[in-house]
Amino acid sequence: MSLHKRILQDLEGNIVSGRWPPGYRIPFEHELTEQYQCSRMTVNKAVMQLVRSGLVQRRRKSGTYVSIPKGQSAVLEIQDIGLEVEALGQAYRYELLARTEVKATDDDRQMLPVGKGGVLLKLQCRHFSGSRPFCLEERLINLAAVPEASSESFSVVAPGHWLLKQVPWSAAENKIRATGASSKAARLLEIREGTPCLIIERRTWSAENHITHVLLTYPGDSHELVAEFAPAR
Amino acid sequence: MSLHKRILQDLEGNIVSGRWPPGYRIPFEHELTEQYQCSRMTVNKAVMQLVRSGLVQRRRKSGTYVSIPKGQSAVLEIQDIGLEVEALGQAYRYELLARTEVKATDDDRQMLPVGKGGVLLKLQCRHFSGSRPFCLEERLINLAAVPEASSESFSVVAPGHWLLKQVPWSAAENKIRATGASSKAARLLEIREGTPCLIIERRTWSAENHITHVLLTYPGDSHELVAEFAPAR
DNA sequence: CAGTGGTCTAGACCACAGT
DNA sequence: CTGTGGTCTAGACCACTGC
Repeated sequence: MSLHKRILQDLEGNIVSGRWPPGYRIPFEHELTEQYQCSRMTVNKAVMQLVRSGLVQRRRKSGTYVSIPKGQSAVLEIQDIGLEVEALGQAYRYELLARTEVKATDDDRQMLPVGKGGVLLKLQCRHFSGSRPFCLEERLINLAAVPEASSESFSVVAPGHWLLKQVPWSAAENKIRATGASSKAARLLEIREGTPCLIIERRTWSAENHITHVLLTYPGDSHELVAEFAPAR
Repeated sequence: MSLHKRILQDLEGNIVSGRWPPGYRIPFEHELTEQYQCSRMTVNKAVMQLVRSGLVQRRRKSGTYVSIPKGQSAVLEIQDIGLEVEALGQAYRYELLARTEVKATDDDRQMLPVGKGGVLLKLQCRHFSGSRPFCLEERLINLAAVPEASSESFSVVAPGHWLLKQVPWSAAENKIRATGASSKAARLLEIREGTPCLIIERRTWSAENHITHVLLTYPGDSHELVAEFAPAR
C-alpha cells in the first residue's frame, strides 16, 4: 500500500470515527510531513483527496477543517425519518427492537462489504407516526469505521439520526423496490401480510469507507419518495 | 488558471469532442511534459484526474486509453425503458394502447400544469420484456411545448425514447411509491389485482417549460430503481 | 528486458488571508 | 508581515507488463 493512501486512510479514519469531529482543524501539512516522515507533496495528495470527497474544507493561512454535515436537503429528508414524520404534522416516536454486535457473516458482507472477521452492529427498530408504525428499519453499521457506535445504546436516538450528526458522508446509493410485506414485517408494521410496501435499501460511504447499510420498509401508502434529477452531461 | 487544470481541460476537450475516440491511446506522460514544457508530476496530476472521472484507463508499459462510454447512466436508465429491458438481456417490445389529443381538464392540469385550454397529448402504452408485460405507461405531453409530438404516431417509437431524442430536458422530479395493482393495471400487466407495484411519477422540465408527466407502473419484482446521491455541501 | 505508469523527494515560488 | 495552502520542478527508484 502506497504511503499517500495510508495517510488518506488514517485521516479518513479520524474523521469518520468522530475522533476529529466536524469543525476540527486537522494537522497542517508540515506537521503531517513530520509525522509520516515524507515530503509535502505526498501529504498534499492525501489531503486533496479528502477535499474532493467533501470530507474537509481548506482555508489559506487558517488550516484544513472537517466539514460540517449539511442541515437539510432532499437527501437528508429521506435520511432522517423523525424530521419526515414531523413534517407531516404527526407525533414522532422511535423504538429500538434489537441491538447486537456480531462478526460479519458472508450474507452480511454482501450487504456491507467489510473485511473478513469485521465486526458489525446490527440494529432493528421501528419509527412511529402518531400511534401507527411508519417504518421498519434494519441496519448494519461498520464498527471498524464508526467505533463510537459501539458505546451508543440507540435506545433513544435513532441510528440514522445519530449517524447523520456523527459522520460526514460523501456518497449514498439507494435501491428502491416494491414488494409485499413479509410475515415479520407485517407483524411489526401492523399491516396484513402481502400489503404492498416500499423498500429502500441504502448504502452510505464516507470517502472510501463503507459506513452503513440500511433496509427501510414503508407500508405502501404511507410514504412517497421524491427525487430530483438533472441530466448527466 | 493553473497549468494542470489547463492540461486537464485540453485532454477532456479532445476526448469529449471525439477527436480522441474511445480506445484511442492518448500521448504518454513524457510526451505531454514536452508539449506543455512542464514536469511529469504536473502532467500526472491531470491524467490521474481523468482516471478518477472514468474518462481514461491506464495500463503499465502500454499507455493511457480513452474509455469506452458507459452504456447507461442511472438517470438515463430510468428514462429509456427499451434500453433497460435490453440491458437485462431480454427482447424488448413496445405497444401503443391509446392516443388522444384533448383539452386539458382540471385533473390533467394538476398533473401537468399548462394554461387553461392548453392541449395535451394523452398516451397509454405497454412495454414488454420478452413476452411478459414489463411496464405500463400513462403519459401526458404538453403540445404547446413540444408541438412536434402531434405529428408523431407513437405506434412504433415509445414516447419516452422519442422525447429523449427530441427535447433536451433540464430537470426532472420523480415521485416513487408502492401500491397494489388496480384492476385495470392488473389486467394490462397480466398480474393479479393487488400485486405490489412500484409506481414512478415523473415530471420533466426543459428550462421553465413543463414538457411531460408520466406514470410508470412496474410489477413489484420486475424493477429496482437505483439512485446515487451526494450530500449538498 | 525495455518502457510505461506509480510513487516519492526536497526543495521552490506564489497568492492569499489573518494578525 | 507571517503562515498557510496551491502549485510546480527536476530529478529518482520501483513494479509491472507486454514485447
